[in-house]
Amino acid sequence: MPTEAIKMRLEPFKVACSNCNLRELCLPVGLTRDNVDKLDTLVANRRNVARGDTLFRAGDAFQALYAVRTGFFKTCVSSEDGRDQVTGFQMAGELLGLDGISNDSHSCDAVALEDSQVCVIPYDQLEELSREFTELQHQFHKIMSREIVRDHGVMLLLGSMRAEERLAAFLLNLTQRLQARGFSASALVLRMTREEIGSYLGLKLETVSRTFSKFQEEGILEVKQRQIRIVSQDKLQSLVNGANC
Amino acid sequence: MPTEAIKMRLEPFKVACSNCNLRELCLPVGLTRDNVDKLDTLVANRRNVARGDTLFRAGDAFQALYAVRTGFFKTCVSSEDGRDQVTGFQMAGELLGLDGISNDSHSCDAVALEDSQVCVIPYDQLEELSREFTELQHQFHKIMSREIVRDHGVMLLLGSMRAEERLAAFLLNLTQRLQARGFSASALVLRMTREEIGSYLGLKLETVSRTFSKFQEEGILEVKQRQIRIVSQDKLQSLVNGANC
DNA sequence: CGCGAGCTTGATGCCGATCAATGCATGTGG
DNA sequence: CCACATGCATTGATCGGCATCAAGCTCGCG
Repeated sequence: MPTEAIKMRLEPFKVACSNCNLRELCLPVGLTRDNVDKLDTLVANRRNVARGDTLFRAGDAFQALYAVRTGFFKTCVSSEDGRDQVTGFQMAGELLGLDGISNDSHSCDAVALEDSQVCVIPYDQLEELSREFTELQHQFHKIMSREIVRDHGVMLLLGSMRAEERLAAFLLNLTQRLQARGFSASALVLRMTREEIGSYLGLKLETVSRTFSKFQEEGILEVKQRQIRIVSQDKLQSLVNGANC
Repeated sequence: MPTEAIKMRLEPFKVACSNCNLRELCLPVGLTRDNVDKLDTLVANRRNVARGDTLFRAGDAFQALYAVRTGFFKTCVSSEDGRDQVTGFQMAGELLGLDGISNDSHSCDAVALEDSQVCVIPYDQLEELSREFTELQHQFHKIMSREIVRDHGVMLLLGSMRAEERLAAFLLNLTQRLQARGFSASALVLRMTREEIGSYLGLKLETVSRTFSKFQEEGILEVKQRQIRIVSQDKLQSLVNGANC
């Protein structure tokens, strides 16, 4: 498309959904090209977050949503008495900050697990734009709803699965999302510690470690610190399905 | 206001948010009177659901959201191998069906725990109307976001609390919501079985029962089957805060 | 009145938590 | 370049909370 080629040459580094390679995974999913162009008016700047830094914290005023462009995040909530719980891990193309809408303030922390970059999506502008065109509105609602469905899945996991099943489900979910981003379905590098995995899965870090070791002994995985290779996807899947019970 | 009085007399039984006593808790929260009138064009019919019946099931096509008008519901998801998990309990003024937006099909079952009535909110009309006026759009987004925040709270509970803390948190949450609806903060009748509570809290029904008994022995509650009286709200609260650890 | 669903209570066992020691990789300063 | 510190992971030993199995109990209802 010549006009686009020209545009690319003239504005080669413009921050824009229309020339982002994540547009098939991110907010613009399902939007027509014209509509993605409209989105560009909204998503005008990015923010870098170094490993270990927070994108936002519980209590911060809510102003924008963030789309992960590169890198990896965790979100965690904490109770008054200091316990905290990882509520999710977010990778490229996933949205952060939806919790903030309810109260005009965030209710969890978002921490970068590696040097990361996010697109800033000012929330009032998103509302405005999604009043103007249906597609965006609908897509946004789907993303929120998907988050609710995901959370219900985690509740099922936390409420009724045993350690092995939890870890298996976790790994399958991770690889599935990585695969959608063009990575291998069978080899991955964990971005989080055993403790963070444990917090997410409602287990202690020792249990996570032991379960990794067990999977290795059983020939399901190869584990070298954070390098994981899935040897038998089938066995992993059958653990989740409870086929062996 | 005379015009309204006339309206009431002419259409005394009209299904309408504007004359619903739940409008301070439900979708119309924060809307001006005029805007509530607009909502009335949308929420035009109700549906009765007998105790034990489902409002919708996982897999059903998604078409509408439902606002509980009277009664009590549970929602539950289930995994392939038959395990199921109660993901929430909904009472008057709360919205059901948000999970359906993500896929155009529901991902959980909604079951009435007593004879209930819901207002049917056709989803496409809700989207349309919320494009027309900001207030409704914003309110709807807040409701979805609130659901996400609630789910994160449940994840914290399931991931890191012990049985007593879970039950205490559950009771406090229930009474708080009942109180907002004008009921006593200290006496309640459970609408669900021990098994359903257990499923929600990630515990077995025996554990729920034992924990109720323990709370009774300790003078925190009076328990007579499903009749609960909270004797010491403070002790209950301190269990959740971990003040006794 | 008797049946059955739901609840309580007891006895036992197991899974995962806890406590503790060691190993391994990375980084830093002498 | 080595010595040492630090953060993370592994592995073992022990313990405890909750699940499980099993037996009665309660209450509403046909």
